[in-house]
Amino acid sequence: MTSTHEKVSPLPQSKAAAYTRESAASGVEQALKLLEGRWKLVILFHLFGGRVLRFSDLERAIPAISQKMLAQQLRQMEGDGIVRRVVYPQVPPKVEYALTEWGQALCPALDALLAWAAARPAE
Amino acid sequence: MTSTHEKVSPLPQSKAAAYTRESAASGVEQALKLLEGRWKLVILFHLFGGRVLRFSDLERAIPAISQKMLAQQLRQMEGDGIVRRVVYPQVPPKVEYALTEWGQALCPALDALLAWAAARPAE
DNA sequence: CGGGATCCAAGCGGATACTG
DNA sequence: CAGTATCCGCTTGGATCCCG
Repeated sequence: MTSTHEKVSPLPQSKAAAYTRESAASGVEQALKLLEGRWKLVILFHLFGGRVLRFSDLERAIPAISQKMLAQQLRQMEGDGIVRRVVYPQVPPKVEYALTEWGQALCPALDALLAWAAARPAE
Repeated sequence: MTSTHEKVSPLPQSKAAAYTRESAASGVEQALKLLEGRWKLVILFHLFGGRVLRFSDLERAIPAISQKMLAQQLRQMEGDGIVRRVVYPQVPPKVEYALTEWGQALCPALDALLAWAAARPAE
């Protein structure tokens, strides 16, 4: 199954239904864990659209971030397969960052989240 | 605009483009903040499909959670307009939890996230 | 230029005990 | 039954300094 819109069973006597809920929850949890981190979304949005940026470009684009955080978040996203890192063996060093195809594929999902947030009723 | 799939400007000289990226990032960030918390997604998935559960039902459904955390996360989601809380003035007390319409509307967005996670290439 | 190493403060979440 | 109150450890993230 790929949908979370499962029919509600009036009496959830089915273990399969419970398993479905748990696995869906943990699946989304794993996805969100990849996006956790104070700066990942900001970085992500700067790289969307196929943009390729150097480390210093990102520093300039996100003035509030520290070098440590920028490096750390980029490393994690690289390890997670969201970001591709290209090192040019030259001096002074030059490193470029871009999204992988899978990273780009996050766009529709974040769009859906954005749409949901926009639909928030007034309180 | 509602889409994050904006065309990449070869030279991002447009301030509008930058503003778009920033606001989209912060929009999604705000959405994700509502879902942050160790147990919110688990609770959410137990309430999806229009299920109505009592406090003790949720405790039984999520054995690993503590009372403090269950109450806290439910309060936050109630305050955020995701969960509706109904108190029956009787003794012993009875409190039921269900998703608001807006809470239910999270389903497609989480589906998209789930689909994205499932599309992760093998490493 | 593009980091790594270290130290430190704040906040999140867990365990336990108590209550209307 | 459905919480609240308190304490406490661990993780996250910021500041600073150093390096190839």
